[in-house]
Amino acid sequence: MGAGRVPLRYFLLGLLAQEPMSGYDIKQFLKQLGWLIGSPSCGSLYPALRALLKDGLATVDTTQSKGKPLRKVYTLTAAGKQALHRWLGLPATSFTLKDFAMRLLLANHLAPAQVIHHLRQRRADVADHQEHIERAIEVTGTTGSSGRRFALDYALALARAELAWLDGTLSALVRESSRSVVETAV
Amino acid sequence: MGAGRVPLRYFLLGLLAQEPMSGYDIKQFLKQLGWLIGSPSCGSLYPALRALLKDGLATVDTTQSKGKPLRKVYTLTAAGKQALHRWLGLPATSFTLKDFAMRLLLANHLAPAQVIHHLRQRRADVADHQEHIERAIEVTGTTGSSGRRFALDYALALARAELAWLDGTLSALVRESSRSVVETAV
DNA sequence: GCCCGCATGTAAGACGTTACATGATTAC
DNA sequence: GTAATCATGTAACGTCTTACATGCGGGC
Repeated sequence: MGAGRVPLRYFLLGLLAQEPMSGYDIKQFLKQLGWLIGSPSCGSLYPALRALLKDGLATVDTTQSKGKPLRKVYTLTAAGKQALHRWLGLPATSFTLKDFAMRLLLANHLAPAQVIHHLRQRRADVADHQEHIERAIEVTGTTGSSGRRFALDYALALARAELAWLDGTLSALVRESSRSVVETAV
Repeated sequence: MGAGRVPLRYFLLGLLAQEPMSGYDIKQFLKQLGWLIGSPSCGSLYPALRALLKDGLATVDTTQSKGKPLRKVYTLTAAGKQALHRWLGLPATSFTLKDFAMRLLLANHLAPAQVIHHLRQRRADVADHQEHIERAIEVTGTTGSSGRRFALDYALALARAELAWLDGTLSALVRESSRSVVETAV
């Protein structure tokens, strides 16, 4: 696989699981999330959708509204849902920001415990990264180019912000899930 | 060009401008910056270095320390420096996080005014993105999947943090550069 | 004896981007 | 009439990743 990255098709599985969509719908939906994940180009999106079809992970429903171009709405099959859950559930080796964002967006397909698990893993990764940067800053001191200091400072600021968000979200989730456990118990 | 992305070779130009390095050195240096930019794989790094050679943008100096494998230290030529400045100076269409980080790391090759300009441009981009996300959050309200809410919230937190860093850094830079202008005037 | 760090390199393949092509409708 | 939106698709291209190959030296 091209990288440790999430190939588009896995992500599409997740989007289609929310609700059947056409290629165009998917582009609009992602555009509307701005940068975080980014909108795939036609050249990758449409072939990826057809690949799902070919692998039996989705079915199409072509509709032709009057005066509109034809739309091909894709729906996940049982096999598709299975593939999605295989992907979401499994190891999830340290993901990049974009990969993490993709999984986050698909959080509602996971049990709360799994969401918490993913967030904790990301937390550990980011904490690692932060430490790494802090060490690099210590080592550098005032030596090194100004660019290097800028970059390290920038990296540190972003890492800290992400950690703060993760901690806040995690504690909210944990509180919520423990409450629901209590409710269930009562 | 594969994407709006910075191909490795431009970035290498910037790294070699700081000081002559071997491929291995470059990997170590970037690893040490952690995630921000990421360390390129051998398969992209070594060919990219030889491409610089081929284009006359760098020269090699092969050294063989006793008992060590041979090292090929690359040095920029005048043409290489020119190419770097062409790249750094020019339009710089809206860059992704990674592209921006690359340029940031190379900030010391730019005049302070240019650095400020790049930061302002990034600021504008991030502010746009933030607004975009805020609108999306308003529109969604409590509808939409929990994953979507998570992702939007996450995106917003990161955008805010980046804006804060940019504002802080910009004001420091502007203060500094105006002081030096005053000093020059005096 | 084995694995890790140093150090460079190649080949095959995956992935995605740009740019182009098509075509109807709606709004200015 | 000219542009933008809806909507799908193809072809060429570039870039990067993985996995492999090579080889010496030092630490356990």
